[in-house]
Amino acid sequence: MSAISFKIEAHEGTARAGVLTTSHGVIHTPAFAPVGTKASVKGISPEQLLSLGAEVVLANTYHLYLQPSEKIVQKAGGLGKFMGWTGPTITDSGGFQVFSLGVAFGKTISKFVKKTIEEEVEMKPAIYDEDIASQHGQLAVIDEEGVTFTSHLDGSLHRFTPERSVEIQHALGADLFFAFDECTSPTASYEYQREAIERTHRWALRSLNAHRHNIDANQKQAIFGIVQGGRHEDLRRESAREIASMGFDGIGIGGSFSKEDMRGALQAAMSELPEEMPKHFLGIGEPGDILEGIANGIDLFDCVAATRIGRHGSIYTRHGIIHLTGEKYKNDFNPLDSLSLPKSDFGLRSSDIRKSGGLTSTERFTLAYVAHLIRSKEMLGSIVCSMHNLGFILTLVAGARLAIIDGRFDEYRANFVRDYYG
RNA sequence: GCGUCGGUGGUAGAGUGGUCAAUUACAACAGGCUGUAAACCUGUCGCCCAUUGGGCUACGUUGGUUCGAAUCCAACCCGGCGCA
Repeated sequence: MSAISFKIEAHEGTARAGVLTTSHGVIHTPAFAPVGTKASVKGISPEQLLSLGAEVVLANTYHLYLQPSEKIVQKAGGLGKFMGWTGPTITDSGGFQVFSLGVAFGKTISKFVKKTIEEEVEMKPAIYDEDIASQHGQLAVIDEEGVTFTSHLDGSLHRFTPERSVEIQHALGADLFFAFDECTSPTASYEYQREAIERTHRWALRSLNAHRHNIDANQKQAIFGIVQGGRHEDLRRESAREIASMGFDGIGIGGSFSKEDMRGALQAAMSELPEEMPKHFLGIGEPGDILEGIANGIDLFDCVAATRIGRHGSIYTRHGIIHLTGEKYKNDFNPLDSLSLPKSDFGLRSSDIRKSGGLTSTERFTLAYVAHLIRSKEMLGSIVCSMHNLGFILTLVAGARLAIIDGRFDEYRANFVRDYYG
């Protein structure tokens, strides 16, 4: 008996619309989960998230473990209660930090890279060694059993294993959480990618076993396994088959990509996954990438981009991203909502608007005003832009859902992409 | 009026004979950000060509010393402070 249930309601090609039911409420899929890494979607209150149409929030194991510690979140009654969010919650396992604090630390590599360059990746030391870690300029070092971290907050040493990650995630108490994985660099060699997925598979099994041994958590929380494999389609297929066969409640598609490799890797993984399982595309994404994911059967997304670029003064518009720090916005007195997605054009009926990006009062601010807020580093500027961007993505995804139900998703996507990237 | 300290690029403020078109910060301009080391980071920032590079004009003004001056000297202009 799984802690969640997933029902697919409509199909259009490989795209589908469904309902994911958790003990904290339902998620209408495809859905986008705003990221609140440290139990806070930066600058946005739970009420505001609801008003924007969010149904689920994702937080991070590594960050909450370091601060304030999973014990405090547990005492508060779990992640949702702690942060004042009554809806469904998700936690990531800390697997992404293996990457971002590991091989990617101090480099230009992130979730996405400009282009894929093959380069030799040195084998990681089997035992954590501070000198070796600092030589590599890393805060995380991997071995077979797990990962040793240096806290980015105070430099203290910590260790995650699959069992420990699951234990922490049980304490955090999200409705849905992920197995501990290794997110690899796209610059890693094929040999390393293979070694890494095999390790990720062993960690997945260990994560699942740790979960199965906690009867209480089993009834309340669902666990998703993560498919890796870099940009190599054979590794992606192999990883998908392996992870799908283990008995997880759902699947996450992980990894760091270059733009041109994402689609192939995604499709390779999706081709091997059972239709009935809910699937989460981890860390995605930009509007076009989300639509690509939806077209290929992804049900859940999460991404920091909306809030991060918003906080830094960039906003989504129907015709692409604009930077409000640009000189031309100093004298632009059009309202921010003139750049929002028009709800009706995106298939949203008035009955849908409440849960899919209803117009908030901040949307009536002029661009000149918001640009001034950003320039003068007023926190309201970051908040308004973050809200605008979350509203934009949530509306886009809600519109996609309705389009699938109506059987016009292809057209919906084509229209959006034409305007946004054209 | 006398004395004294000071006048540097959009701003603040380093530099006190060559390595200075001038540290740094801020501002400005442009860009980046995809399971948040991120209210952050990068680039440009006197003018004109150029690919490395080169030319020109600049540190209050004018003149001088010197192979060479933002830096030393003189006069003048302007500002702060003190004394009359």
